[in-house]
Amino acid sequence: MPQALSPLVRSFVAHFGEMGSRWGINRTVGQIYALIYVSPLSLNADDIAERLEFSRSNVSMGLKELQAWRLVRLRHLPADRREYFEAPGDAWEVFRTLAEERRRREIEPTLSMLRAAIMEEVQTEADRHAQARMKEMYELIEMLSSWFDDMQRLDAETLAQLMKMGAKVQRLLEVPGLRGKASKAES
Amino acid sequence: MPQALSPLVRSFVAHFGEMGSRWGINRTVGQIYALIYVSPLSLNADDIAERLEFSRSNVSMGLKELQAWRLVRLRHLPADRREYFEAPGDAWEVFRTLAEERRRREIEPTLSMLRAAIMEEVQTEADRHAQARMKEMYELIEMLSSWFDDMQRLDAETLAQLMKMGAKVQRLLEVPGLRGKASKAES
DNA sequence: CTGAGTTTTCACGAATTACTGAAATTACGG
DNA sequence: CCGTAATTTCAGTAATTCGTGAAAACTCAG
Repeated sequence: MPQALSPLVRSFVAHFGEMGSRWGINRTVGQIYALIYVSPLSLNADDIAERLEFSRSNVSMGLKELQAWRLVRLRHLPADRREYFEAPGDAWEVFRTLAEERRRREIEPTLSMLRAAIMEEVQTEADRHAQARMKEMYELIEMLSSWFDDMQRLDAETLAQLMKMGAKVQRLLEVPGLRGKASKAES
Repeated sequence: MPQALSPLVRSFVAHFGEMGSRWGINRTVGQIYALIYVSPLSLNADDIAERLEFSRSNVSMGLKELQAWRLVRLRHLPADRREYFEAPGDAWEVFRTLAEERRRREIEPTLSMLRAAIMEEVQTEADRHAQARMKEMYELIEMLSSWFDDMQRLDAETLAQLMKMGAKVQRLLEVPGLRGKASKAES
């Protein structure tokens, strides 16, 4: 049975294909992920190839990449030799995984490069200016990155609570004595 | 004078070219931005073409795109008909601009699509499951997005303060009575 | 207005990236 | 082990994206 996609799933898959390509992710890989994400049951590579009308080998490549991103998990069903795939976790976890991977692949290398550039001894005024700009960038990325690290350790519940407060957290900073209390609580 | 790039700037520019392509931004556009970002003086299109060894038309296209992203600002120097470009703002502002633009271009359309998908009346069990997953995703994106909106209104100073507290903000939630106080402060 | 200086557009070829089918490899039940 | 089912690799082609030069369009001083 040639398992056609419902219009609902079709449009979701198409959209994520487009978005994927804007994010440096290949369009077909985005579509494969989208399909797995909304599927109630885990899928094997042939299911995916059939429903998305991709070649079997394209699906194989895509799944490999999704596994490298840890966005997709491999399962084995009893009495079936084929490999089944599913998208683990809730939306939060997906977001975290994505952020973590991007950090590892893009942010960290950028920080190294900037660190090296800032350390360098330079002669010209232009280079000194460039270094100052790089330092600014380095410090921002470093700050965001370690903040994100911190946040990642909170559970979804707490995080949601903080987010829903939004800018109102700011008010807490104004309460006298509280910053000290928070600091004292450092682990 | 054929204004060669210093090794420092050259490696910065090269790195941002690579990063750009992972972010759906064309490599040359990334390089043009990087060059402008670290330059002490604003540059005209010929300066850029010369230093990066791109064709004049390629630079023109790149600058147009950077302007569309609001990452680069056009200036006019007295007694010079050419257009000069500079990267406005500090690293924070750059980050904000980038985030804002991406939200407008990618997040908003995704939210619309998800909203429409969730509203749809569906018949099958599979579609109902897909809708539930989409709803989860919608709610997360919505929450992150409006939280980010909130954060964007804070000044860099306050934001930096919050970030440096990191996970310790959490402790504030535990202080009895404070959440109420924060809520009361709602504008 | 005119025309030199400047920027933009656009069609084309170049380069890169994506996708496929066939062949090779791996995994596993018997 | 053997044989078959399943997966992966890979070389070639298709599709897309990129970058260029030539020409068009714009701009402004004189």
